[in-house]
Amino acid sequence: MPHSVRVRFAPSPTGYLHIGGVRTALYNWIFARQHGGKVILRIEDTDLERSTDEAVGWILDGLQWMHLDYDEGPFRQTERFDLYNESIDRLLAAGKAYRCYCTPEELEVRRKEALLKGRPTKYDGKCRNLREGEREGPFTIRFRAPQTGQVLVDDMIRGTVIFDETQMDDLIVRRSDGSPTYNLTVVVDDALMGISHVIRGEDHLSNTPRQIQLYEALGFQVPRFAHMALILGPDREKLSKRHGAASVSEFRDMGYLWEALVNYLIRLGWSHEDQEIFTMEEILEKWSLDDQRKSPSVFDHDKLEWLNGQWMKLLPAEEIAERLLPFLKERGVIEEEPDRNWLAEVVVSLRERSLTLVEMAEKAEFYFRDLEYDQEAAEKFLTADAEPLLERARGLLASQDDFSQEALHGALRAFLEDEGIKLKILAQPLRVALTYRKDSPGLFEVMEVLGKESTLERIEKALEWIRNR
RNA sequence: GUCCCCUUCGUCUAGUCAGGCCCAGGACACCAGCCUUUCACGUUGGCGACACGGGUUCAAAUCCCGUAGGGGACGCCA
Repeated sequence: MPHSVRVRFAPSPTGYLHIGGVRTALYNWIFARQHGGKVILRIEDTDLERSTDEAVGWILDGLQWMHLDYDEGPFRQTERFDLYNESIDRLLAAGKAYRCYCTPEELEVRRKEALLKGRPTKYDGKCRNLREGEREGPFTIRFRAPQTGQVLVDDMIRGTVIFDETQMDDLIVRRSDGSPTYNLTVVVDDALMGISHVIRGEDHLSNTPRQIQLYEALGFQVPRFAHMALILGPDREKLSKRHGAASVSEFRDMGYLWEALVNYLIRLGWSHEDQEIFTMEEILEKWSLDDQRKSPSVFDHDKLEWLNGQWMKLLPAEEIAERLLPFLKERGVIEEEPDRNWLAEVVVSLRERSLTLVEMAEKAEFYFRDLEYDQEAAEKFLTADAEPLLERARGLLASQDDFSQEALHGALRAFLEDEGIKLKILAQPLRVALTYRKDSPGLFEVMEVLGKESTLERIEKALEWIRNR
């Protein structure tokens, strides 16, 4: 049976793109790419109250930023109501579904009662065997769920999971307003779109037996399922907004690289030897759904940050420079486009000490404009004692033609040796003069990137400051 | 409450299917040393876990039984 692999990502556009959502998308995408299959994007917007076009935009942006493309779609379920209705009518005609006149209020009362008495909270079947015209009013359509056997879910991650049909509920498949509901639309779409593998979060595991019943009632072929363990917050509950950042856009805005996020996400529940850093190519080569752990994992910001720091050093400086640009603009550090080659030099000097693009943009600020001296740094290092030394260093630098860091290092070293002074003594005042801070990239690097003119200007300015203090 | 899933350092994980190589390995975080012009990076070392209780076995993190804990689902949401 050489059927092709077809997977789907099926978010509902009711809010931001959750980090768990992109992980699902990521797994599906990798699985498809590994098997030469297709990725279908389907927007599950049957909840007319909560779905918004804005949220659709966020989803599309998020996927694009994560470099997860798709082959078909996006399809919208609201444009496919005819298909769902046809299936519902088929169920009705076959006696596999029936009208239910129970109101939400009635159901709520009975549900609470069942909960109180410790009984399963499923529908009690009141309208299951109604005679024609026995009840009146608005009605929903319920699926007549088989009640006597078992449903086996053959899950690629969790093995075979058995559910008793006595536990199965008569699901509502059509609301009283005529719109179809989730469990029906998923089944119809997955079947009609030829989805071969359904890879989704574990929160859907208990829906799976109901969906299998529907597949069978409709005569559809049941796809393979894989339910991945959820991502938890520090309190071990499903990760959500109240745990802090939970949407892709937030991570993007915090200055994370998509490569790092992908890398982090793939290491949740999976590993390969002692390797921590994975490129997408390596992931495609090494990752397998079969190795996926069953237990949920807690989201660890510290580790993501560390990984991001690694990726900051791994990617070409020109690439980082490109991605740094919006953060520099956002901070108001630059208005015009800086020279790319020069920006790349800035990046090289900062990448060892920046975990995120935001941090890098902050640290880069002194390269672009004059700043106030860090108060503590100025008090400690821009002192009367330091003035003569700084003055002589300025003279030396002024006569220096080669401003490469190697040349600068050599020249300054020789000078200090003559004077019998340790580099340490000059370095800090000079650092504060050039960067306005007490911590910075290496001095000689800074001077090279800054260039002769700015370097001398800044030392001049610092000397003036000392004289005026 | 009912059903289902899960359980190795604080966290992510290796080892569990094929018991001995594991008085449990790696990574993040934390602490200390080294490197060093600052901050970092890097590097070396330290701290730190088989949820618990029974069994089976010469031998159990690994197999069996039980208990406890955590999570998810129970909607005219998806």
